[in-house]
Amino acid sequence: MSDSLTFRLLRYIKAAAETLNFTRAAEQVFVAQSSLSSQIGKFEDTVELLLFARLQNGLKLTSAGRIVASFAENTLKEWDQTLAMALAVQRNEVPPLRLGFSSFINAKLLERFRENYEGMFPGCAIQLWSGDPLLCLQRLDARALDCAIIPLPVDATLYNVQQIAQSPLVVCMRSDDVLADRAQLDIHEVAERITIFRDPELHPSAHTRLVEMFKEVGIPIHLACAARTPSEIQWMVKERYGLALIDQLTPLDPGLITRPIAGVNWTADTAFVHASHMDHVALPFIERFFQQTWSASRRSKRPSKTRHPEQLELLG
Amino acid sequence: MSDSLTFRLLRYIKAAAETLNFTRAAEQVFVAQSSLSSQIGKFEDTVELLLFARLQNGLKLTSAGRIVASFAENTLKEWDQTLAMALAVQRNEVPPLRLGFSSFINAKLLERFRENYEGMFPGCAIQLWSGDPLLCLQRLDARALDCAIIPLPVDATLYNVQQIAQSPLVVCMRSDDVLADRAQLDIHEVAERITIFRDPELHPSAHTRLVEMFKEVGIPIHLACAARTPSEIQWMVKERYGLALIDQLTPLDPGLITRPIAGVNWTADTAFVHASHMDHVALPFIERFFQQTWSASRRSKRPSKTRHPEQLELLG
DNA sequence: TGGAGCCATAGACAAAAACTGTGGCGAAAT
DNA sequence: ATTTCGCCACAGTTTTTGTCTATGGCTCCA
Repeated sequence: MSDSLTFRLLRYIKAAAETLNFTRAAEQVFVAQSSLSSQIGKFEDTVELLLFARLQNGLKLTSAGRIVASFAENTLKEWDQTLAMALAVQRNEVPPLRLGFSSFINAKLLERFRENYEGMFPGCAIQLWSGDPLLCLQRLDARALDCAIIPLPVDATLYNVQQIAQSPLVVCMRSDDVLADRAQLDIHEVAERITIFRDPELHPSAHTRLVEMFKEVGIPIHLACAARTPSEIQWMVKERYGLALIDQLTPLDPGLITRPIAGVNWTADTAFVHASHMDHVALPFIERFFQQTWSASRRSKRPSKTRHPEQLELLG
Repeated sequence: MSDSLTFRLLRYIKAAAETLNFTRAAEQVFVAQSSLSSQIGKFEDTVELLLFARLQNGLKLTSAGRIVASFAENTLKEWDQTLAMALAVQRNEVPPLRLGFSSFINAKLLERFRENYEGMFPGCAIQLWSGDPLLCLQRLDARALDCAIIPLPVDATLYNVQQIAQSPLVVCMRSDDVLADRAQLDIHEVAERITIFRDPELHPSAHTRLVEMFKEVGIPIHLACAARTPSEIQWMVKERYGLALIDQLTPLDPGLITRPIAGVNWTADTAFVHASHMDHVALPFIERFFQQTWSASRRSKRPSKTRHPEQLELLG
């Protein structure tokens, strides 16, 4: 049963597991040694679980104790976060979530995120900060943003990165292009016509990766036009400056079409990113939310190979 | 502070949040209405948090209350799982984890899994059941297995599926092959020589996907040799029956080499799978473990594009 | 207007947890 | 060998907390 368990007791267990010394653990939680001792003892009796082996040379965590202690630590941490968030929500003191995003991510992702955030924390504002990925990361560093949704790759040693979407890259062309009647294209036949790219300085590491991807298929990248927004890219395509690689899910201007590329499996990956300081009260929740929904969406939709990002759902 | 919070109280809150009626909630947890009422009231006072709005037409969860209630539900569930596991561990009654695996997955994955499992639950046995993916799934259905590590794709509507590894597919050839001096191959120049495949009936859906992948690059698949194990595949290659696609991380027999394929990004994906009944006490923990390590491994190693599966680590 | 349903409060009682003090036991020191 | 110290367990007492019954107020509905 879940009774006979107190959060106070969890703190006792945590302290005892850390110090392996009831006396010092008792000091740490500001009670008499006998209290802590007897509480843990009584708990062990009632659930018939030996957490600590009392040996001649001191205490030792049993295997069961390790399991329970890690539960204790976890739960206490989560409760702190929960209480902080609940208080902030109640007092209407949740700071606006300053969310950076690149214009190259799928707008539906943002929409979904907004809905879910609103559902979880009604009345809590989101401040949207458009900006290219590099700028987003710099702002995260400067604590001018709490988190961001941007295309991968992102250096995961410097930020907390969580992939939240993936969709194929396709070739964007005019609907009167000579290749328009082809259902799909070979990368070799279109590669040299792909000349429109995101401005490399908007996301240097993504561009580097793109260069690598082209190198892997044995084609040097030919950057002739650098665009700073998806609509600029489409405009350039329409104006016959060349072809472009875009996320399959990008809404298309009239007069443009996309064609998949046979023989490659290039994808546009999107991630939720935040700095490790975890400034915003809601971040732990958002993080858990994405962890769960991300695996949940895989779970509910894997049979068909292409994963669509609009699969995020609110989880209880 | 975390005091003033009891697991008993969590059950009260959960019941009240579910019924939105203190009287019925009290019945549900077998206490007098006044107890539940005053406990929740006192808690609200001490943490200065209003969980329930007492309106004329009944109770309503506040936003803060929703947050706390979902924490309560979660935590109670996790505690049940934790207690069950700790008890089982202590009594040495953890049933052996019957783990199915395909011989086509990377052995290091199993090794790591074993280490981590042993680390978390010392002395708890793992029973390995080699078997092709289809057999594993059938055994999951029949409850003859608790879980399995097998190649994707797996129908995620029928099983809990969690991807745990991904690595590129490469072409396996003799080291004296005419293509051996090439650093990488174009899929079109080798496709017709790739004639050695896993026996389709070992994993029908994977084979179907392979057929699709070939179709996408405009090449009909040419299955001439069906192997049931990776070593059979390598033996066939050595005996000049053709080339084969294998996981980049497969250990190679002497005399064989592998070459990456330019122009495609085919991967071998591996997943942890279990049926939804969740029979084994350890499954919730393993699931959380993979959730965390999977995102953790992404986190610690994203810069280079190829993800290696040997990144699983034990998390506190 | 009376009854039913719901929640809050008060007072009595029971249970649980805290504290102080003490004793035992092994390890290190004399 | 004996003392001392650190650590844990146990006993007795006090304080705190939780639960129960009983009751009162409020709203809704017949």
